[in-house]
Amino acid sequence: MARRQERAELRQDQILDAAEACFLVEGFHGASMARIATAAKMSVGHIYQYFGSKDAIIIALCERRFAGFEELLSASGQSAASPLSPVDAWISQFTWWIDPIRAPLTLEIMSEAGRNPQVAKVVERIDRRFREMMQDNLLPLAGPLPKADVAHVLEAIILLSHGMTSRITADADADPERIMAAFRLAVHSLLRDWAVGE
Amino acid sequence: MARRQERAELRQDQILDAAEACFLVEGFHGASMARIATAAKMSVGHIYQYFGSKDAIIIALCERRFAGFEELLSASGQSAASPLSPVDAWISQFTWWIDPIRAPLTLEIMSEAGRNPQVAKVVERIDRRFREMMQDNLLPLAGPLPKADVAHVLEAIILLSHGMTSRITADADADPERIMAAFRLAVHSLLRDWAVGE
DNA sequence: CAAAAAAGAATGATGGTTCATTCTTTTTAT
DNA sequence: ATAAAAAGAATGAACCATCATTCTTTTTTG
Repeated sequence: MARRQERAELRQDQILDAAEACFLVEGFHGASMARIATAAKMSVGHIYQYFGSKDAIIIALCERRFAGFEELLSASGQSAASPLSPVDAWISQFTWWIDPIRAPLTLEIMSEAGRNPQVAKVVERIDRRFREMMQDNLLPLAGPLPKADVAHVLEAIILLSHGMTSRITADADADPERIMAAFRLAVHSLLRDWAVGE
Repeated sequence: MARRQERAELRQDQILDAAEACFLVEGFHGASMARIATAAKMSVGHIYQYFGSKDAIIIALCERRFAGFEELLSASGQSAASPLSPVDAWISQFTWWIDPIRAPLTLEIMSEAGRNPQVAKVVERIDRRFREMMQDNLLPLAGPLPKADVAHVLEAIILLSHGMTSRITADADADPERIMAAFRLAVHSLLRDWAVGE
């Protein structure tokens, strides 16, 4: 009984892993169920036992992607002892965000959100969480900011994160280190925290 | 003879306009040639007289999109008299970039660039032009920057622009004004130019 | 009346989805 | 505990719509 549940979850992950790999290479609409099935080492029909449609797979994948990011966000509350300054420790979490294996799908999700309201919902939720978390965990680390600027500063950091996904995806030669450095500089500058260690 | 040429160009634009409208709604791979033909008010077969393949249309559209941006970049050299500060005048050009009609396709292009090397080429070219132009036209407007930071500042501004397309596309409720304000604040802050007029 | 422009009907491949069917595992009855 | 019965997991071929592309035919134009 619990055995069944366990197996079902295994299969679902199997499908999502395969779909993720296919979507990464071909995009949501370029990948076919047949190829996803092959990648998942199971039959096409069987996939439909776990997901009602290809769209449902896309949604589930979006959720899973951002579940990973939410975990990161939650963990950022209690940062362990680090050789970095608190702000830099916070910033360095974004290596997750710009992982070249992760970025293309994230970008695909953003693009899809423009047409698919269900995907837009998921994106909207994570955007809200992201803002809340910055409010709670990042702003206290920074110097005092003009009250009127706070919202804009948070928005700008969000823009920067999305920009990172875009650049990492679109430019194969983009250097993640270089991009993280630019991000770091921009965040420090937005927080008016000029003690940027080099 | 020149009549023919003229007509051909008209037809090509007609096709690109139609394709743009379709891609905006359905994405590159969601849109079909049949629907593009309908939108262009011509037959499917006829389209193939002007573009060898659907992919060729995608490429041509990418080129045309960025041709518009390059024009903008070139024009930014000689800015007319403006009530805004020079930096703000420069920034305000980016309303082009975040036009909600334009942004989704731009984002789709970035996503596609991750898989289609031809598209990546176009993106890479415009990225280079963008950097050059900032070097020439934006930096002189700013205060003196630490030499080591210059590259990072430019990179950060690029991240911000791409982030804007992403946000505008993915979040239907995103307020362009608000996003531009965040961009403005971030650019001023990166240029260490604190005279932000409100 | 040619020659280019345009239309639109084939074409064959491929799309997502469904379905009848066969294995495999679990439950029930003895 | 073992055999029969029921349920669930898994398959892959069949479905029909649609895809990008090509071919043939008609219309327009110079």
